[in-house]
Order: sequence, then C-alpha cells, then structure tokens
Amino acid sequence: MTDRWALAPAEDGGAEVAPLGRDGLPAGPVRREPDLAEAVRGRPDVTRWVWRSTAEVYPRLLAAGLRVERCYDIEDAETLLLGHEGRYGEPRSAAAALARLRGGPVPPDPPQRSAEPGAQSTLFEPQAVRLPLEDLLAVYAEQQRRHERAEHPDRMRLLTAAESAGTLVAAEMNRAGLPWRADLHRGVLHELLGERYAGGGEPRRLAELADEVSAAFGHRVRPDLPADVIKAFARAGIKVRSTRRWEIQSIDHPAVKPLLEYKKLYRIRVAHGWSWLQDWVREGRFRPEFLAGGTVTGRWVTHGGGALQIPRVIRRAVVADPGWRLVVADADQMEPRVLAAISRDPGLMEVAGRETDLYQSVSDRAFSGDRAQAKLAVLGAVYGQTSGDGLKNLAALRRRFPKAVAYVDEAARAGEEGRLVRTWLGRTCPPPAGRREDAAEEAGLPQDDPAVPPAADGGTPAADGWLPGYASTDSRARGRFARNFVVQGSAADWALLLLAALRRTCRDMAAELVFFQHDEVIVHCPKEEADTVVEAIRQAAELAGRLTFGETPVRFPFTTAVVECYADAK
DNA sequence: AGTTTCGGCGCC
DNA sequence: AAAGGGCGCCGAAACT
Repeated sequence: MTDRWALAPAEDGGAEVAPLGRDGLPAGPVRREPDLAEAVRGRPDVTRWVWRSTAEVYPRLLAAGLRVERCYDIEDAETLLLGHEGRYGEPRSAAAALARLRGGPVPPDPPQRSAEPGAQSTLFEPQAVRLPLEDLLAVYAEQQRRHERAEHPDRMRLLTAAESAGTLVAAEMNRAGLPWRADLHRGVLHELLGERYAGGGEPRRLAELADEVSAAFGHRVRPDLPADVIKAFARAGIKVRSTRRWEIQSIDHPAVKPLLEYKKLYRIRVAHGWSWLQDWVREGRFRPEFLAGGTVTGRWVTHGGGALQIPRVIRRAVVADPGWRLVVADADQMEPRVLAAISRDPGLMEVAGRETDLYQSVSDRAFSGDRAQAKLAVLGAVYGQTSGDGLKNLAALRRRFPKAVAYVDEAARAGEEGRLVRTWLGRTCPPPAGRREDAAEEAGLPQDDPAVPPAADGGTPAADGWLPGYASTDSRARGRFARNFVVQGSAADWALLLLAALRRTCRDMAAELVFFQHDEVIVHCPKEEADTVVEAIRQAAELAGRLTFGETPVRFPFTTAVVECYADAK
C-alpha cells in the first residue's frame, strides 16, 4: 500500500478515494466509500491526503474527531503555480485547471464568500465546483509536472507542501478558537469607557471627552467626524489636511488632548466593544476564521472580528482555561534575520547568527551603538523609506551590509520595471496593473489596452478588482511593494514551516495551536505540557530555518512566555 | 434603500 | 519623528 491517497467528497456524504504512487499517479482503482469521515478513519496509515480544498474537506473530518498528518490542497497549489508561471489572476479552481488541461472553456472562479458575525464554520463551500476524483487526479498529475518546471523545483514543492500544512493548521485553529473571557472583556470596557446609558448613545467617558472637545472649540463639534474636526480647527485658524493622530498631536490647541483620547477610546468601542463581544465570542472562545495564504505575500488573513489586530489592552480577556496555560511565542527581529538568510550577506548573517538583539548588534557595527537608529535604518531598507532618518542612515547600512541592501534594492528595481519578484520558496508577486493585459493575452482573452508601458506613472485605469491586494500603477510604489514582498513573503514562507513543525510536535499532546499572527504563535496547553511546548517551539524554529533557507548561520530565536493571560506576555 | 469608497487606526 | 510594506474593520460619506 502507498501512504498517499487522493480523496473527493461526493454529494451524498460519501467519497471517492484512490491510492497514489510516488510519482503522484494513481496506483490503484478509484473506490467509492459511503461515508467521508469513515473513509479517512479506516486508513490510518495514509500520511498525505490529496484533495481539492482543505476548507471543503477538513472541517468535516475535524467534526468527526479526526486529524490528518499531511495534505495537498490542489487549489492552493494552483494559485501558487499560476503565480510562479506569471499567470496571476487566471481562474484558480480545480475546474479551471482541468479546463486548461483539456482545452475547454475556462470557468471563472466563484465569488468569495464573506464572513458573517457569529456564523458557524461552513461545512461546505457552497459555490465551489466539485470534480470527480478522476479529473482531480489529472489536475494533480499535471501540477506535479509544473513543479518540475519551476525555477527551483525543490523549493516549489516545499512551498506548496507548506501552504497545504498551513491550511490544516488554520482549520484546526478555527475549530479550537481562542480562549476568551467575556466577563474580563466587559470589565476592561467599563474601566476605559465608563457606564453605558440605557437610552443608547455613547458611554459616559466618551460623552465627557466629546463635551471637552466641544468646550475647547467653543461650539459643538463631533469628534468622530473628520470633516467636523477639520472645520473646527480651520475656524480656530489652524489648517490640517486630515485628523490623523500624527498630524493632530503636534498642534498647540486645548482640544487636542481630549480629541486624541476620544479617538483612542472610540476606536476601542467601535472595533472591540460590546457589539464585538456579542458578535464574535461564544462559549468562552473567540472564533475568527483564519485563512492561510490570504495575502499576496503569503501572510495569513482572518475573517471576522479583526483577529490580527487585537489591541494590547483587550488582550487581558485572553485567559487560559483552569489548569491550562498560554505559551506565547514571538520571533525576535524576524524580518532582518530573514533578510540575512535570503541575501546571504556575510556581515548580516554573522550578526543574525547570534540569538542576542539583532538591532543592537547592527548598531554596534554601523551606528556606534545607537540601537534606535539601526532599527530605523533596517526597517527603512525593508519598507523602502523615502525620507527621514531611516533614509539618512541607509548609507551606513549599505557600507556594512552591502549584499543585504543590494538584495532589496534589486527587488525594488525589478518592481519599478514591472518585473516579477519571488520569495525564497518561490511565491511570486502579482504583476503591476498595467500588465494585466499580458496575462489576459496569454489566457486567450481579448486585450483592450495593450499600450500601457510597465513603468507608467498614473493615467491607467484603476484595477477592476480581479487583482486582489495591489492595484497601483505608480512605479515607485511598485518598487516599495516588491522590495517589501521578498522579505515579508520569505518570512511568511519560514513561518509556515514553523507552524507545520510545531503542529507535528503537538500532535500527541493535549496542546493546541490557537493563534498565529505573522511572527507570533500561541499554544493553549495543560500547564504540565508548557515546558515541552516551549522547547518544541525552539526546535521548530530552527528546523524551519534549515528547511526553508538551507544551511546558513542564521538563527531564529523566540521570546516565549508561559502565562495564564495573554496580556502578561512581554 | 442598497452598495461601494473613504478616513482612520488596530496589529505585524 | 511620523515617511515607507502587508492586512481588517467600522461608521460615515458618496455613490447608484
């Protein structure tokens, strides 16, 4: 028997399954099974399930008390392969892949569904087009061949495997939920915002601050309306372009202090207030929907509740169950360490080979000990800073770490010229908006505006929406995007391998991954398991570093805290 | 009245 | 000090 099987759910709750050989080709006949979960439960030796979509299959398996070791998500792989092949934006469904393979009309992707507050995780993606297993197998075999044609086939295989592992982690985290104490959350809200009045309206503290703002201006001003605030400042003889905090805070006016305080608290009420609690917390768990690879860079997104933007003050509500702990682990200076690994800059690799504060080491070498300057310079290089101290200090960084700066500079140049850039494992950035016609041409679609040069600044129509995430035609903005993409995206590559490795060590424990935020992970576990989890994270980070980037001196240390409350970490 | 965009700000 | 990358979310404003 082989250890790799393919699976396709059937309409009647059953499934088709088939064994696969090492080459990814069928190694036996397709069998019909009356029950999807039992088909998996009855094959405990299978180590990798190949299926169309984890989101379609895995929640049902989890609901039946099953976990799988590994999987291969055909539609996520299709997305990555299309991107790598410069065909970003072509339909990514298995049905579309099959149509391209067989030469039929390519169906457009079904529209994305959006999260509803309080919605149960869906057992099916209602819009998805299912394929018979035989067709799915044909798409899978072709994808295996396309991996071989990638720039680095070994890395591409690792990327699709890692992305698939990410889909498993995400589905399991969606099921687990983040422990959440609604009573403590209400306490925080009451403490910050004051009592709520029965007649609706704003809570006491917000109402008081709004009154203070109005008093300072000498007339009624609604601090939650930017247009109102700009007008009020204008009447006071102060010109402001917006009401952003950084623009307001330097103004010398008595309304500024209560206004900024109001905005801070208003934000809490709107984004994480009482209605948020009502919508997103059930039975002691906050249940956002994590989606692996939801961004072009490979970072995850969540749907519902803004799970990746939980304000620090609200984290007081995240508390482990009795007798359990939260292991909160934060990667130290992840982005410059990733830059060291992908650029192979000798100086930066040496600095990143230590587990001590990387910014301090950089500043010792290039900024005579000024850590803040060093951090600004590094982040400026990664983000494409165009002014300020970071830019000024870039020269010093370039002298000491020339290969590292050259790496992101080259990415920026590629972006400005409309070329594509890739992460270390091969995730590829979308083409600029002006080049979408090329993709349309290759797909055999009509092109309506072929004359737009890749580096054109402005003047081109806005994106029509099928290029998610990025649509600007400004070449400098594309340069900054590409510069950041190679670092942020390669960091996401590494983070996926980290999650996969950590998930593996948690497999035989009660410990559960419950939260992941780019470079931070939370494991919920019985307190007896906490030390084991801490060690597992350390080992997973090192393994992920080796697997992702090969043998380099770069280390990926974590700051870990074993706590009962999230707010007590760091 | 329903849908899309904007302004602002939370997180990394 | 406040510029540069990636997101989600809310209410208000601006559309249809």
